[in-house]
Amino acid sequence: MHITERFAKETARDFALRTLKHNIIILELAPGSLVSENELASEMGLSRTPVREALIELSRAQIVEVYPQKGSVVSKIDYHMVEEARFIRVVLEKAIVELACECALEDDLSLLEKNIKLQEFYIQNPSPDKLLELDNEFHLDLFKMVHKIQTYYLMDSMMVHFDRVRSMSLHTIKDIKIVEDHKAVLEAIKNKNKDQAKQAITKHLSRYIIDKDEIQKEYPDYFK
Amino acid sequence: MHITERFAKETARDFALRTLKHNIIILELAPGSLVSENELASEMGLSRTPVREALIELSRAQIVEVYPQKGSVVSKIDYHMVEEARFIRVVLEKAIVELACECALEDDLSLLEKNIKLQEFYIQNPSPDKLLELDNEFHLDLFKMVHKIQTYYLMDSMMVHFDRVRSMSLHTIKDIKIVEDHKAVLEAIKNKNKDQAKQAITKHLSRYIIDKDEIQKEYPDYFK
DNA sequence: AATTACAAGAATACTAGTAAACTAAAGGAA
DNA sequence: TTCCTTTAGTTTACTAGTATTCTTGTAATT
Repeated sequence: MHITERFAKETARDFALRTLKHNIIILELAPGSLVSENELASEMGLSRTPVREALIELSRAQIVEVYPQKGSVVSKIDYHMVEEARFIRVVLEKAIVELACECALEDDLSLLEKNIKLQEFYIQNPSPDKLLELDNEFHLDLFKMVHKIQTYYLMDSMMVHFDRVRSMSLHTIKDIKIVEDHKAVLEAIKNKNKDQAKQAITKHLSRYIIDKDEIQKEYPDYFK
Repeated sequence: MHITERFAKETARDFALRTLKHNIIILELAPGSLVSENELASEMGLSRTPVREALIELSRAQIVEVYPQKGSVVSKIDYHMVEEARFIRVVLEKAIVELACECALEDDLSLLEKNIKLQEFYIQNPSPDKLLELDNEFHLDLFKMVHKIQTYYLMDSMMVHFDRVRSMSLHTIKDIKIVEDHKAVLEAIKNKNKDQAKQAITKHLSRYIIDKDEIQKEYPDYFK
């Protein structure tokens, strides 16, 4: 398993959760993998409880399945669950940009603007990691500016389903497209044009449509 | 604290979670109450771990706040959080009934029909508890028929915010109105009329608009 | 040969004890 | 008096051990 450094003041539980999520997304803990509290705990240098608590949290989002007295497994890809995760995201983000059209302040807009400027910088000076980070931050900023942070966390808890399929995807999306999408969203919010904003965010989120059949042919064991 | 019987095969954690939620909703554990793992555990006749795990889950939805090495409190009513919970519910349920208009089968419709018939029975033979149960079941059935159960659970985790304010509410909603709302939703779905369905579900959910000021005057200590 | 019974092993659920951190009150010094 | 220090007590975070349940393999029996 891929273990990164534990942050200062990060609790053992948060560290376990972060590590598990990361390894599930990069497929180091592949769909269908058997995991046990004991094994994971010793790999991470923790005791069983914080690992157990992390597994419980992941199991609430159906990312792992815990079978009492039998063991725990990383859930196989359930394509329906991937689509449900996307459904939740599209529905909520459409409502969020709609609200943003109503109540965005100058400061909010310039925060988004600044983010996009940085994205353009990392297109010129390529850094896919930074761009991914800025993408996530852009969306979080949208939720923050309409004061719906809890909504973001709820949605985010389902995104692992999506992220790990994305990392199996055979063709990647051109970063420049993503930046253009973000610009379109910002533009619509500036114009207070709700339909335009909803359309732009929907277009953006549907870029991540996954070629299910190709991936399933490539990784048949990972699917339910 | 109000302790109900532990179900057969119910885990200690589920029992703790159910008991805590119930006591928070009926305000037996009032907003602002200090709770500790130890105290709750002995009241429920459990050890600290299952109680702790239940508290962790509630804290993810901001229903309790855990301060390491200091203590835990039942969150005071944060009106913004109540509105965010409602926001999530309205947005998601509107999307759900829209889907239902597209894909409801005969069996799905007759399930809803049957539920409404029962509601009418319990109007004639009054039972508020049964009616509340049927109301909840009606909404769950909507999510089930469009295969978005995980979405329901996500939304449901936030509903405690709403439910406990409802139990502080000074004027109750006439049960007959709720049944009429459900009929309107079903009718719209039958007609495959999305706008009508969205309007009906929005009307239904906005009945639970809470008279913030009245309640806040009645229970000032319960508010943040 | 097939099936049942049993034992060994492994895994989570739960219990319990320790560690670390924070609070608050008491007491001493300026 | 006021402020700082210290100490006792309480709380959650984490560690560790026990209980229970399920699986699996083996041996005995039919």
